[in-house]
Amino acid sequence: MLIKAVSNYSTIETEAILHRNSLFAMLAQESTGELARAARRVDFHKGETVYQVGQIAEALFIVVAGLLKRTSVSYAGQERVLDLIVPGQVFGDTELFAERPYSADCSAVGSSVLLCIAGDALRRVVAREPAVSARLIARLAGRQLEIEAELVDHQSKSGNERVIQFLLSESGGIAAASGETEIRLPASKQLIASRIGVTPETFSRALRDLADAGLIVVNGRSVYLQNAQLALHRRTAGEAGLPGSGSSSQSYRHGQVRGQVPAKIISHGVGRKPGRIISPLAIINIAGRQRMLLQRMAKSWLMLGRGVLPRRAQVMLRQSIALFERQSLVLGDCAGSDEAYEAWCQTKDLWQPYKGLLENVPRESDARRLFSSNEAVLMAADRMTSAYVSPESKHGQLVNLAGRQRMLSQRMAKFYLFQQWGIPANICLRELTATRREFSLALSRLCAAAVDQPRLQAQLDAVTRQWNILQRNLDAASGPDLNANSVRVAASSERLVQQLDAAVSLFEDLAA
Amino acid sequence: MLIKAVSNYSTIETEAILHRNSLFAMLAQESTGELARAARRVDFHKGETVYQVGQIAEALFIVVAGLLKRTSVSYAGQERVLDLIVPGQVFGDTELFAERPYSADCSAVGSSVLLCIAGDALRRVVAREPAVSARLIARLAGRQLEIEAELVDHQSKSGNERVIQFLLSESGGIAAASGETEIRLPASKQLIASRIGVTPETFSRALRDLADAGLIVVNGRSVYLQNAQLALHRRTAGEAGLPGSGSSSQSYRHGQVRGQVPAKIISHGVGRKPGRIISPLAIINIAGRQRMLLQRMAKSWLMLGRGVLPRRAQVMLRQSIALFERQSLVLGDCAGSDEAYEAWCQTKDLWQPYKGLLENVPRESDARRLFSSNEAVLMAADRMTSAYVSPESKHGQLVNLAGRQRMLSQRMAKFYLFQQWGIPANICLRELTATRREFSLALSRLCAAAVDQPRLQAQLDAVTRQWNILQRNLDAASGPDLNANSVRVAASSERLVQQLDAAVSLFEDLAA
DNA sequence: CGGGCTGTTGAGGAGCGTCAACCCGTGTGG
DNA sequence: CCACACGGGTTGACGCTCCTCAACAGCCCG
Repeated sequence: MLIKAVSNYSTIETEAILHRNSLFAMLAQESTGELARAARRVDFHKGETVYQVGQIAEALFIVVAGLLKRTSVSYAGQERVLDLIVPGQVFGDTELFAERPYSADCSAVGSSVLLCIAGDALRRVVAREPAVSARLIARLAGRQLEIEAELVDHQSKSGNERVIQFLLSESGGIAAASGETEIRLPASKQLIASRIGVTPETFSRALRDLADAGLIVVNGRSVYLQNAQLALHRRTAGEAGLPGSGSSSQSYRHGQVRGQVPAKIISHGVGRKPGRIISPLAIINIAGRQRMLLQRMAKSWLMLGRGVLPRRAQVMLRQSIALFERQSLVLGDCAGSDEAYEAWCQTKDLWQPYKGLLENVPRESDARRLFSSNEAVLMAADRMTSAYVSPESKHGQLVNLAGRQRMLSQRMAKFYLFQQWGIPANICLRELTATRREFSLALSRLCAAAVDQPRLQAQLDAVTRQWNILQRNLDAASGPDLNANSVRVAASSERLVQQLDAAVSLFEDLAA
Repeated sequence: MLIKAVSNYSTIETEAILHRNSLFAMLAQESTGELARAARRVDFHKGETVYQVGQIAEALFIVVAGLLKRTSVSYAGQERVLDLIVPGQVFGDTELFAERPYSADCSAVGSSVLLCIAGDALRRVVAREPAVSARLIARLAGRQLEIEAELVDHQSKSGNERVIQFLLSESGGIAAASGETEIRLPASKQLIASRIGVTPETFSRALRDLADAGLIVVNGRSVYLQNAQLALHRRTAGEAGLPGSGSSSQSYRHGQVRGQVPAKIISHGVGRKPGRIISPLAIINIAGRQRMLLQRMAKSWLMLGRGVLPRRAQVMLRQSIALFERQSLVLGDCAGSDEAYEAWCQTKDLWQPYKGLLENVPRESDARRLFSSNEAVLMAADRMTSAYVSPESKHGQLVNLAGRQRMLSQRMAKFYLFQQWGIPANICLRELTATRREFSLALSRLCAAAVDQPRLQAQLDAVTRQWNILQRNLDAASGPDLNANSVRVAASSERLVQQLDAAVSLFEDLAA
């Protein structure tokens, strides 16, 4: 391998590269010199192989520039990327010190420059310098834990979750709770997919799902992480564990331990544990969310019927129903007053026929019946939510108001879709206009209540942005391609409800 | 953790334990003493935890007796076994030297005795003794490669393959090419399943599939590896790679690199690579196998129709068809003479209608048509095989004869099943008797040809054993439970054909 | 301008996990 | 002593996830 034409580095340059690396940072001059003498620069063109399975490891590599991949080829000829290696990283140490032949191939993804250090010299230095040997031990042990974590993740997490995790680790560890973080994928999506352990198709679909859910925005190789959504997502879905002892999730590279990553997109999870104590505000949040779900179900049903993002709609509908019923149980347990309990019962009674309609394959002939059934159960759920709000609680009313906005967002999308399917345009338009006015009014009231709350303000700004987008899409009803606009309305209303849910949580936290 | 009532070892005993371990085998007396002073014995009852996620690692553990598991609990509360730790093994080093909190839980599966060495003392010794530090580095690096291999295996191999691999690694690395190797599972099947990364149900089914395929025999926690079958299996299914550079497959514990493990049970694989050079004897083997597959398809179809091992039958039928068609392509490319080519075309023509019948759901009314279609295409395939045998090749004729036995074995089972389903008993009985006589005669000729070939003789002995079993089952036609005997005939004929396939390969190798 | 490469989308299917029922051997308490 | 529960193991039914295959759109490059 080392038999290649090279334009070598000077000793000075080599030593500088060595010192820049944490493994050799604090090395005696003598040893640095020895390593530098045993090192040489090697250039690799795109696609060239650095080593192959079965070869004997005789050198350590430091990436000076470029990008490399370690891959393993399975019996069927499928190649799996084990590692993407970026400048500054060291590799080859494992096989060198394990004294085993390479079990993977390594090649350059793009033109790359490596510094190769002869194994014998390295072994001498390691044997002589306890500091280096200690660093090496720590490095090997740490890497072992990372790979092990990856192994565990790989079978306990779904593809979508692993994609999220990869993106977060790629962002260097998300910090901000709002705003967006841009990351650029370090390689083609195919390579990344293989690195994560899925097919390119699955990776593509995962990115689409996450984008539909409003967690990210994808533009070519740039991915914009929507921090508020992601934080919410992490919080809501990872509730099962004991606080403070969540299972560690390793990042894909030089990563720290982060919070958990959830099972399902948009599962505003409700802890399953019986007898959990839930704060009054949390109850309002949950009750209010039921209204939203009822609207979202109708929206999903209509999307399915009209072939708008059918894959996504199917999932949304199923998850909405499941979440609604789970939450309903919780609410039944938590009814604090007779009034609340009665409202809960009424909602429950109206829910059954509504659910029945939802489960039929969407047909235009059912649209009217769904319309009225939906309105009926929605009214009941709205009354129920109010019944859970104690009249004297200022915070409670705010949470209710904010929570109601979620419902309105879905309701607008619902009317938009109904208008195209069996319900007279004038009715829909009238309701749509009224709902829009109500939403805008309430939003300004919420903003007013959020002054002097910077995080809340930031979140409401995000809401406003999404709201403007949705409004544009609603206005564009007469565009050339009706269906494309339905997709936009569906997606943006979905993103809006996500932002709103985050906002409601913040209002809920306000009391604490 | 170390705050436990213990009956400690004497210093002498402790030092003996240390010295027995390869990490500390060649350690200066002084250091041994230091470690021994820092060590203490701790006993754990069944189920007791040694450490938990999140705790700080402060000791190294050596297992003196018992069995422990390292497990990781996923967000959903599912526990995955990362490692089963047996006496003599060292653990805890990784977390100790990575200086990270434990990312897994560790507990005793059965009552266990550990020697715990305080981390500080160990770190001092490692810093002072380059020999220990070198061993540790090699150990960590080696383990890292093993885990990485496991990661790769986990997504490139199916559950069944991983089970095979685990069993092989558990046997300490299969050596014998014939006979059987007994292994005892070190823990409950649930734990093993989790260790391999599948559910208990899947593990159970995998063992059953492997047993049905004749690769193993399971009896409680004892598993008997059928070495001949396994060797064959490995050889036939792992053919895709370049010879001598197959991708490494790590064992699950203290394991060496072994040969590849195949994709499918019973895929007497044919390399897909175009332009591969195939020896004349190999061609005869393949052509002869086509006959067998035709009979096996009928057998599977009848099994399906009669509900005999339906799950297994389904797989057999599908795989047989797929293999037949793959092999047919190879044969078409390799037709050496006009005669062979013509025979190939005829077979191909008769194959289509036969395949059509097979793809229908098995019904008794179709049995007759299948019967005759099967006989027709079988005759063609038999002529075709003969056409591939050059008349002057003694070896070629032997391979043909041996290969034909495979077909006969399936043919007998076929007649047995037909007899119960729509075809007059007297026809079936006549054919069955004739086939049995032919099989016995040919077998003795093969045995005669195998004198002075010990491996071949051993294999033919195995064949004879299976043959006797099959004969017993065929005779037991009048037993109380007809269906149970069909199961036995189906299974034992399956095992017989496996043994025969191994024998044919040996005949094929004879020329080399 | 055609051809290759990357990425996306849809349809269909294989594999495996989940749920539920059941069997069996073992321990436990009346 | 039996009744019973319990945990390990097996089996069947069913569905979800992800892979496979195929078609296609956009893009760069010769």
